[in-house]
Amino acid sequence: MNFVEELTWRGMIHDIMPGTEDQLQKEMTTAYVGIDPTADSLHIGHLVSVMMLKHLQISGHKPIVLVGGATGMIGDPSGKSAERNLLDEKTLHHNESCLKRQLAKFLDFESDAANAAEVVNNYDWMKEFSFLEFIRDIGKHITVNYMMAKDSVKKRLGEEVKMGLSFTEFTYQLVQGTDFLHLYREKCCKLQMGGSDQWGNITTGTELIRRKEGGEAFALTCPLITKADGGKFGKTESGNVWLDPKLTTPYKFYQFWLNVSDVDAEKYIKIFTLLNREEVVKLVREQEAAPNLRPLQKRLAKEVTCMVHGEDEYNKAVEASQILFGKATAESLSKLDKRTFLSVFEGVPTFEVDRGKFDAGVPVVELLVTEAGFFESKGELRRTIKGNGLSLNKAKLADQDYLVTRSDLINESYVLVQKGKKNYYIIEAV
RNA sequence: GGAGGGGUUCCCGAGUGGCCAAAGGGAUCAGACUGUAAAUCUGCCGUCGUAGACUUCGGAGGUUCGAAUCCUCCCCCCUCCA
Repeated sequence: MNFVEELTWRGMIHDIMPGTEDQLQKEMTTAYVGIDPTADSLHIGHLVSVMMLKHLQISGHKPIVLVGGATGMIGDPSGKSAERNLLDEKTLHHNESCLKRQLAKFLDFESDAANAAEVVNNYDWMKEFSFLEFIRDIGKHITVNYMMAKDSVKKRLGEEVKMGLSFTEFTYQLVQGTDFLHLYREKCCKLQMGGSDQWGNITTGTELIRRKEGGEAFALTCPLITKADGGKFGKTESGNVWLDPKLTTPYKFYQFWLNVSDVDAEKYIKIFTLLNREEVVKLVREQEAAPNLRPLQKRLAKEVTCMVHGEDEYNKAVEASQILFGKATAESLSKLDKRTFLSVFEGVPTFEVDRGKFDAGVPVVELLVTEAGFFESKGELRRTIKGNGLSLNKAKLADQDYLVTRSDLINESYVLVQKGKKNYYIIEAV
């Protein structure tokens, strides 16, 4: 199965420029995707591009990850992100190397193979570019008419949008196109990939390559990942789902995938795992036969967690999940020895309280809000209790004035606090 | 620089002197149902709190018994013209 066929059955192609497949058949082709180095970790939104590159590399082609040190400080006209600030070079390099370390889990950067992956940073060539050079060498070749025809630009010029388009944003497609041109020249890179929102920017690049170099370059985009209910993909109540275990614990990471809806699970498993078609079909059948067992979600969570965090972390996450969502009671919790308890709750927000306080008893409100700050406000906690949403040590708490005492401490040390079903916190007596 | 239109609680968006902590929708959070799913229904949705109080409607002043609503100045955004 070739690259395009592979992406096609996985539902990862939104748009593809005519001739792209022929090019890929013809020779080993270098392709790139861009990633903004706005943080020192990838989040799962980035994973789609990364998986595209992975399939590319598997098919024998050469992937390049372009870190957008230059473009990342502009922001394209989609308007989703405000124009950003220039990162200083130190931060930029820090982010770049962190990203590369994560990318190495997916792509082969090390081998001597001709198609070893590479990371480049457009800041390296853009920083030297003078404005005059830019308008003379690049700007000349693309008409404003052409640029204005792009959806992203048109949208911002429409009457109903209450946000003007700055020159900087307008120029974004040229800057990105310049990257493509640069890579075309330097690395013989003939294909740019990205999310479907990047189509217009990518084609500006191919156009530029055609006009300036008389060369032929190609574009391939994948659909934006959505959720069946219309929500944003990759967000939880606590924000982005990151690959960095310090930002999103492996447990939470695993839980994220496990909690994906049925409709999305089939879609995601094709995109975010390397399972082949037969395996996916088989899992889908199992899901239909016994949806309550959620074979799709379980496998999806397993594959992705293992790929990102390794098997050990995956196993720990599963174990923790079984304890937390199984038939655990206060009694069974107290049977866990301290080490197991801690490893299960690794990554759960923990707050230390002087154990002497429990002798007299601490009002829950004070303990969880004033002291630990697990809730935004006392009102919020009261509402949660009123709505039957708070549990201590797996038992629902109905009394707003409850005093937490020593007898509530598991293993003489911990109180397990739950907001709803899925949010855990720990109070530790020290 | 000129003319016009705007800035409201996380987002969209009503409100144009008291009935406004501010309609409606969305999001989030929680509850029920389930399968740690979806859909649906319910509750909550500024802070502190028993009532009730306090702080909010771009900013600063002012008018008034009383202002998100009126006046003055300032800041910011959008559209058109120059």
